[in-house]
Amino acid sequence: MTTKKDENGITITGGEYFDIGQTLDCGQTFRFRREEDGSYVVHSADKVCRMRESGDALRIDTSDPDYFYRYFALDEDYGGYFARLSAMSELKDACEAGRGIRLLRQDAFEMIISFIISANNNIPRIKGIIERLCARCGAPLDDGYAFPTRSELLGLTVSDFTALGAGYRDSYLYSAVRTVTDEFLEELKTLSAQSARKMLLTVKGVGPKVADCIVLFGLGKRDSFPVDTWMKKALGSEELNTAGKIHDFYLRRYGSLAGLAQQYIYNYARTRGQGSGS
DNA sequence: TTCCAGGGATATA
DNA sequence: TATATCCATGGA
Repeated sequence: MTTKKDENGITITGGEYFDIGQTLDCGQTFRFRREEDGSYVVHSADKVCRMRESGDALRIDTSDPDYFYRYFALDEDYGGYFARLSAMSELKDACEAGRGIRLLRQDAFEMIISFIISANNNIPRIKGIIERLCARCGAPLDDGYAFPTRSELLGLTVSDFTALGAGYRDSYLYSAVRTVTDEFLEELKTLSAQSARKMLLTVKGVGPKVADCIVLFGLGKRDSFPVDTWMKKALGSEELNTAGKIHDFYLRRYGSLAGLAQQYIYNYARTRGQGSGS
């Protein structure tokens, strides 16, 4: 894969291990939309880009190419990761089905708020709540809105979160906005995956699964293995009969590639029987 | 009508 | 430490 940065974006060729749809649609981000012409608009924090596939090339238009170069992890060798994981027989099918998935490097604060909303919820509804939250108090961009900053969210009451459709997570969000200070975030970013997980568990509304997602998608630590209902369905067994046991077993098994393995498995479990492979 | 969704907080033993 | 119950909401 070759990438060329210019003033107005990035051009990628030979992106066998970069499928826009697979990468955006596997539940790690909720702020994107697919246009009728097949292009995508992606938001992250206060940034926005537009993406389009044309022939063998993939073009990302944005006023901040450096941000999205990092966001899509374009310096990482996903072919190498893929080779290591698909060599494990139990992962082969899931890898092939999710060949174009990349783990995004997203904003930590946005991930904390977003994944608190995600708990016991479904993706379409999560997207709606986040969209309304951004429209309510995020800065307007030339296309859509920025994700709200902490100080913007400090202006919301519990019932404001309720009105946005957050359900019983309203009070979790209200509390989390007050717990996750700039100092909290700064310290969080210096920690290992395991220590960061522990620190995140002190935030109201953040349990083991949500903490794992924040560590994986928001802190860029790939030795993390979120276990949700889909993962339980895919990996549960007589012995591994709780989320905690599944988490511990597979985190150890896949080590530094656990997060990517998890995405392959999650994608495979969710899309199986729907013919959405490459 | 009931079940389910990228679960977590709380009470109880 | 481990398990049971409750929690808003909307689509299937």
